[in-house]
Amino acid sequence: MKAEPNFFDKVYGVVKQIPYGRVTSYGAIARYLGSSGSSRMVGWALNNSHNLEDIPAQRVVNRLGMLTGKHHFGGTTAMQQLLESEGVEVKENQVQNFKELFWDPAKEL
DNA sequence: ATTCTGACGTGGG
DNA sequence: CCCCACGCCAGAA
Repeated sequence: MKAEPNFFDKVYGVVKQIPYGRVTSYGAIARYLGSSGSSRMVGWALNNSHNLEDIPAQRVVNRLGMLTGKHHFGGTTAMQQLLESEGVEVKENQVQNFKELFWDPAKEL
């Protein structure tokens, strides 16, 4: 088996590298991987990340900073609680200061 | 095998 | 400024 980094694995790698108290968007990751149009696959990959605990998927939101995937955290405000626990202000399922907290892998990496 | 949906994003009207 | 439609790829019915 080749240790070839697949799209999904790449997503995990990037998400795991997201610094504390920082957030990023699906499109940013997809773009970093070279598949700017496949932003959906990023979400799909995060969905698979449910098996992994090293994937801070709560730091990954859509381009609007909205916690679109909070329903997948198995709870209601679980995702928001996690983000707020890191110092990320969340209001109405939306990340406040998203622009400042935004961590672009293509730019930071 | 076909069809639809899904943690998105961008563009056009 | 708001709403609609399309594109992406993969998995499930």
